[in-house]
Amino acid sequence: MHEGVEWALHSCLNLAWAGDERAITAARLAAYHDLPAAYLNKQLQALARAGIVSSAPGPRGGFRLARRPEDVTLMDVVAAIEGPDQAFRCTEIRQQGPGAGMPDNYGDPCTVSRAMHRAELAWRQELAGQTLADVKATAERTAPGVPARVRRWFADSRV
Amino acid sequence: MHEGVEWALHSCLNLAWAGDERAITAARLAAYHDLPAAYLNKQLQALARAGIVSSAPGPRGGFRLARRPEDVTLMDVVAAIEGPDQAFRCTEIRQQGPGAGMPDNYGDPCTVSRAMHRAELAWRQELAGQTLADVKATAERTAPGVPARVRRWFADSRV
DNA sequence: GAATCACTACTCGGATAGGGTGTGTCCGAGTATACATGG
DNA sequence: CCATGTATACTCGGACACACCCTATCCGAGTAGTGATTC
Repeated sequence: MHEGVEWALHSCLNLAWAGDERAITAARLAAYHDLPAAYLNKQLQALARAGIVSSAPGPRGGFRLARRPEDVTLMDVVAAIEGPDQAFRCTEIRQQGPGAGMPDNYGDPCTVSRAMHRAELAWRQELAGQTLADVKATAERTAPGVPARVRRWFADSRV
Repeated sequence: MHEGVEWALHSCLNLAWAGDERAITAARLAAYHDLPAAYLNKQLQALARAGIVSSAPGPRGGFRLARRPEDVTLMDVVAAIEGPDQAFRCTEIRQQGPGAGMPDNYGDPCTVSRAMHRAELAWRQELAGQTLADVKATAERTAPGVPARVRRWFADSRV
């Protein structure tokens, strides 16, 4: 899985805690966790294309959450960064070589593929069942001081 | 996900259908689906290290299933090829930069990491719940002619 | 004739190159602000 | 003093290199079988 997924999730949380009043620039989001700013910007662009965050150029520009945290699932974020295609892609090797056999059963999907996709579906459902708000609430429970600190740090214009 | 997972699963099925009397060489397993033989050999080595297949060198050598299909889960095969580490790896960016904060809560795992791992656990459980025998049985139901054809083809010494 | 030995052919196993995708970086298009200027 | 136009600084967005890992390949270590040789 891409490194950017972790960055995107943490950045979304930080955006949620920072609030919608001001837009946060990619550079500041990156600085908060010592990440390469230009590359994090790339991930945020992907989130913007997916409609998870909204972007604004120019001074006072930056990123904001485009929807409420309750309406953003982890699946949305992962799909935005990783891309829409499945992790296991069936290349239909059963149709290649001497083992190809008769193509009567090719209408039915490959059994191996089906089994793998079933597992991947379970993964996707679990991700779709958790929203950004859920993760945010859990984080606030285990580390109560974090939200205020994040909000304060992003409110300061310096560093 | 690696291409080799698909190859490994199909090859395991073919080994199961071919039977244990003779060992099947990597070259023949590859030829059956028009795959690069040397590279499939690499995947079979991984399966051998994981104890899923047994290997024998020299003439009359090759690979056999080391356990009964009922005792090989899809998770075993995937873990053998993909490696043991999780797909989502938490790099603990919360401990980097100004956002590091106080390390009191670092004993608890990162909330983001926990959420992602929960989804991955669902994936792993689904894979662990399906054995090679299950997939084999389903395949035999949808394509009844396949087992006999596979067995016959691998019994013939000539291509 | 039977056993022993050397030889050959064949297979896995790990060490060795090439390509594609993820990772990281840079510069240009566009905008809100601040300032100077004129009415 | 107020409105207007201009210049400026700042941000995102996409185009451009680098590196690592997956893909693919090759050759050597080891073994089963075969045939010749010897007792």
